[in-house]
Amino acid sequence: MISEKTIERLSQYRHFLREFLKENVDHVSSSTLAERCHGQSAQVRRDLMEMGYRGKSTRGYDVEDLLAAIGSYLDRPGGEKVALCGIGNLGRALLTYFQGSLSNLQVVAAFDRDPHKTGRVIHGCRCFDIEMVEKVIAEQGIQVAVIAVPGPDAQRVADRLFAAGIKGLLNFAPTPVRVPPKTYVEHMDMTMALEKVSFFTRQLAPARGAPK
Amino acid sequence: MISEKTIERLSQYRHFLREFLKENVDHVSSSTLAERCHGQSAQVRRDLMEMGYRGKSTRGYDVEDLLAAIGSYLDRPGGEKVALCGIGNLGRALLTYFQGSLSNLQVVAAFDRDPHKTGRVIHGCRCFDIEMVEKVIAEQGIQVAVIAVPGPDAQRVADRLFAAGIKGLLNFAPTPVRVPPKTYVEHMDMTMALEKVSFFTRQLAPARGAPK
DNA sequence: AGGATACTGTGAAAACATTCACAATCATCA
DNA sequence: TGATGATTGTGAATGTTTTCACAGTATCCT
Ligand SMILES: NC(=O)c1ccc[n+]([C@@H]2O[C@H](COP(=O)([O-])OP(=O)(O)OC[C@H]3O[C@@H](n4cnc5c(N)ncnc54)[C@H](O)[C@@H]3O)[C@@H](O)[C@H]2O)c1
Ligand SMILES: NC(=O)c1ccc[n+]([C@@H]2O[C@H](COP(=O)([O-])OP(=O)(O)OC[C@H]3O[C@@H](n4cnc5c(N)ncnc54)[C@H](O)[C@@H]3O)[C@@H](O)[C@H]2O)c1
Repeated sequence: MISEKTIERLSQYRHFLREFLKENVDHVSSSTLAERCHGQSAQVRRDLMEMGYRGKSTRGYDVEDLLAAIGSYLDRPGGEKVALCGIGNLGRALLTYFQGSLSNLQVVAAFDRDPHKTGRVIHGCRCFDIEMVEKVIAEQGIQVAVIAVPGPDAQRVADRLFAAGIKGLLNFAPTPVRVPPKTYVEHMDMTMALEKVSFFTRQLAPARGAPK
Repeated sequence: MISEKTIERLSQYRHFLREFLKENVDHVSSSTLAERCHGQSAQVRRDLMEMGYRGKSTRGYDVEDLLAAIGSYLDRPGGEKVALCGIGNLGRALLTYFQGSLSNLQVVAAFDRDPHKTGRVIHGCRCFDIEMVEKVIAEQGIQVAVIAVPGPDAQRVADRLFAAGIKGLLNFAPTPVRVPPKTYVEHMDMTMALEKVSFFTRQLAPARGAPK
């Protein structure tokens, strides 16, 4: 099984390959790509090897071809339909963000329990009452969801989502959620992220006047 | 040097310890804590060992005492002042979020280049024009910043922040930024996160009718 | 008091991830 | 055409993180 780290880097390589494409660069070497990503060239080569890609040697990788290869490896053919639960401050920001970026991911349905927030169409995404969640997910065959409801509601909403057939979840609530086996969950904890930054900042740059 | 993973988990342990405290649980064993975190008890013990904590044996860890120990290890004494750049959809959501959660982190200044967004005070945080960034950061001695400006502006804003004396950065822009040595940056890439969920969802739960 | 119990702390093993280092490859050019 | 040089693909080495497994220790119970 391929490692999470490799998948993250492939997504990152794609980002930079798109930039290279815009700059009309048609070939990149592993070292050029590594430089942009702040990594090692051997890492780049090994990652591509992991996904079974073989570049034409001596000229580096063909940007367009490699982009296509990463795409066909990472992306669900036909696009990944995503459900969003919680249309509050964060939920609305996420909607704007994901609908704006042209990508393989498309938020096709959003859910909230507040009737003021449902019934509309935001950025091409229909907003439903949370009570519709099972029906809409089944009808559309949605497999991936995002949770942006308050912490205390997160587990309950997650349970409903998995019961409805969701297989993968991106959770923004501060509470980690328990999920059934054979499903995948990613927890984006911004407090943790900022605490980490705060901690390592102190490690690297101790207070003014501190020793060594 | 302590590992990032360990710091992340310590932050997570803290979350659950607070819950235990609310439930009037006064002692937890490494295995109870591990269970909540979906991890191994040996991992918990080793993490606490890493930060130099010794529990009283046989009854597990004293919840209050351990919370205090994690706090004094992770948190900057007196609180960490944070600057936020970009008061758009995401920036405002983040402001609400961080100011709402009682924690050691406090967003004390926000910056934007749009004059409609500056001059106000949002959730106790003053909003300045980006041109004031050097002055405010120096005056307040801010060391940690969050970037929530559009991708194409991220590098420029980051450069200014580091020039102004910032040592740690949490970057929400989709473009990774280059930073000076002896500083720390964490890149929260939500597209990458969702792509990862999409990918592993397919690995674990292949399309209906797919083989095996 | 002494033995049973439940837990920690940690060395050592295992698993995993990264980096090194070099033979193999192929465009290019004299 | 054949030597040159840049670049890949990958086995092996190294480094890091997690897990195992158990000796040691404090508490509880009889
Ligand atoms: N705002 C941020 O920047 C931010 C950052 C990190 C994490 N978070 C987390 O993301 C979540 C949402 O944050 P927010 O700022 O958007 O909060 P919010 O209160 O603005 O929005 C929450 C939304 O969820 C809806 N909701 C509540 N219970 C529901 C349920 N059972 N089913 C469906 N919808 C329900 C509410 O009606 C509301 O619209 C919270 O868990 C928060 O901790 C937010
Ligand atoms: N909205 C989301 O949920 C989301 C999710 C992930 C990542 N992001 C990223 O976060 C960033 C912000 O997203 P957003 O949705 O809030 O965008 P937005 O356009 O709503 O807000 C951007 C803000 O930055 C300000 N700004 C622009 N250039 C600036 C500069 N040089 N100095 C100071 N301020 C400047 C703008 O005036 C605006 O207020 C983007 O990079 C986006 O890709 C957003």
